Amino acid sequence: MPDSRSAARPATTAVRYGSRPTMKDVAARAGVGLKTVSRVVNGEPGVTADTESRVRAAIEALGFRRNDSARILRKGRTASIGLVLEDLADPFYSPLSRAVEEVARANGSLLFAGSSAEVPEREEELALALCARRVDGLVIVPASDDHRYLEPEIAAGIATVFVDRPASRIEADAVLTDNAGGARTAVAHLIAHGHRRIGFIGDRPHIHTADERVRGYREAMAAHGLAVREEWVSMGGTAPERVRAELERMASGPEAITALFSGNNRVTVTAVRVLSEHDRPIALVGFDDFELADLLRPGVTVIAQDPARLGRTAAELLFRRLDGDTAPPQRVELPGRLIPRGSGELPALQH
Amino acid sequence: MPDSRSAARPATTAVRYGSRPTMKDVAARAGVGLKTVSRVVNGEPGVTADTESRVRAAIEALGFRRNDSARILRKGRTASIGLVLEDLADPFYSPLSRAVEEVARANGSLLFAGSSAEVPEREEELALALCARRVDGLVIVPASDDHRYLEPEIAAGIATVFVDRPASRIEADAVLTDNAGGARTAVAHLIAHGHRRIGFIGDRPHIHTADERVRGYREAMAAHGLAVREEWVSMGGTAPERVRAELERMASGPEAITALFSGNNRVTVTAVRVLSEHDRPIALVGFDDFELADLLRPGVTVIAQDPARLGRTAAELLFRRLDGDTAPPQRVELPGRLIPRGSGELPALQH
DNA sequence: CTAGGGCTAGACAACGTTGTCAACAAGGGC
DNA sequence: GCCCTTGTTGACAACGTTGTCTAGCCCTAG
Repeated sequence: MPDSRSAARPATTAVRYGSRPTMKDVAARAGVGLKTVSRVVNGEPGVTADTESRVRAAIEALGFRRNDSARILRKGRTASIGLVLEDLADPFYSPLSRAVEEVARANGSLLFAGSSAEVPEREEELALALCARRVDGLVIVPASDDHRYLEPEIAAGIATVFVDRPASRIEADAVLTDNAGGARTAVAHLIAHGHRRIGFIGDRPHIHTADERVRGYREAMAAHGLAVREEWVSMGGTAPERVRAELERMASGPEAITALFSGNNRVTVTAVRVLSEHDRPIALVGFDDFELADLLRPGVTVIAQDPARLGRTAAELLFRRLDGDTAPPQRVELPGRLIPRGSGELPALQH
Repeated sequence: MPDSRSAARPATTAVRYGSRPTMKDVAARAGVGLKTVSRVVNGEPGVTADTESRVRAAIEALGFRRNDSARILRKGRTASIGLVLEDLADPFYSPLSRAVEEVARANGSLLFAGSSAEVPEREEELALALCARRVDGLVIVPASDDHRYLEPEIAAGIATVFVDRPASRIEADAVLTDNAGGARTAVAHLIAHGHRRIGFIGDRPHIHTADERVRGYREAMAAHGLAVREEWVSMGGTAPERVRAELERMASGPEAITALFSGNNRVTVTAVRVLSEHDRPIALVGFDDFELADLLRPGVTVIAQDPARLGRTAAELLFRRLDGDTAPPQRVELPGRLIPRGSGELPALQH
């Protein structure tokens, strides 16, 4: 049923298909002023019960819903935060996203989420698009190695917290796992089980987590007086073919490794696959836990991060900043935890 | 360095900390009109190279970035869509989210993402919050069983596509997997391997996918002339304790099942865990594929959905609607695919 | 020399909301 | 009976952008 009063109003407020009623329409229908509608909608005091019920009836009748775009423009705060991560579909980041979302929700914010696909330009594009939307804050898993592009945004008041990897070339909050420490623990564990020739396959160099983990690996080897042969160390993508080729190379020849420390989730999965086809058992410790790791035979020993906690911690820090915490940028490091399940406890089989 | 001209301007546009320069500021600095700045920012024609470079210099100097909130208010379209799903952290929905995001990106839109946690009120709250933000469209994995609350929003032009489960009590686009068909395939597969006593453990009743899968199970049993004993069928949550108890019950006694069809991902994982402790082998086919299913011994036979394709199809349909496709609501069904890996091919061991 | 056309540029209103402020009525104290 | 307080209400500007419309300029054709 078309609104019979629309003819009396200027053409611009006529009810068109696809256009929604505004507070003005509600006010006209209820026979009150615009501001009174605003008061009712926002639960502000100073409206009599009688007026309020008339307004509510009009809201109901017209199917009015406040336009938050306009509200945002007026109020300045958008009640939304942005999350930029590497890949929404990566099982490691799923709990992280969810944790960030929960904290946002608890703080009355909505979440914009996007994937950088590990492409620096895409991270920048996404982050700046979110800034243009005037999100209140950003949680970023960096893909870029230069975050100076964010300086004007941060100066303008967009709170920014980096997670999983630190920001580059700017000072900013970061919530990280102690990657080097976790790697040292992993390698020490293998050494304790008698291994001396331990390989490492990790993600591409210059990715902070990858660099830290290889650093921890080298430190642990050095701390135990073991030499690292460069053919035991491979940094590159996590593509299965690459990992397979590298592992097969390391596991053959007279100086074959007896144990592998795999630098992340996806490398570990491929390594498990390759090793399951291999005749001579090779011990394995992986960085990052994954579902069903305990069901494989042998179970896969891992250094577990807590991605949900990473996300929660980062988001909570973000909202503290939004609440006015102006302490200098801080770096929070969460520990990794060794979970022995069998694959890391295989003895060092000489040949 | 504070803008020296700010003193000459009214106090409301003075440069405050945390407030960003607007087109007005840029115009003043470049000595041009407001609209000219708008033209430059939006790449509209009708600006001389000289003027344009002055404007660009001012933009650069002030660190101006267009406020998209204002733009949205003015233009009506928000260039953003909302995604409401059950759980961002669920590995099944991760590729779906990512696919939706990719399509949104290809169409120049940003993505709001949120989890309903399978709570109907939360779905509604989230969806309506997104509507208040005037997202252009919504992709929803329903948790609610009454979507009439969306009627005014859809009438007002917010395109809505349901995915994984259909909408309830309204007509709307939906992109689904052929759950009943997949279930029939799974059960027929077990029957073909000699099983007669086949159990089913699924998610809570009234969840569409759960209902469809149990329906397919019953149909396949009936089609092969097999009776279904009600103690072989269990619908309820996916909580590991529940699944464990039900499965242990079904697998014991004189009428113990020889095969299980598990109704989803999480049930399957628990079932694998329980069966691995079990002495007598029980065949297993699970609905939903999962990473590493092939690495377990035996490999887990599954009916694989393609969550990325579900997401992509839904998002593409959404953007077709946004582009003006006004065909009646349609339901797209994607097939499930049987992947035999061993666990479903175990023979029916009588005792 | 002038009319007209093409181009650049800016003034102004509008998007839908919220904050400020003033108007007005009712009630109470003197 | 008057002033002041309290409470309810609405007019108006402002948020930062874009669409419309018009003014002014230079150039060319008649």
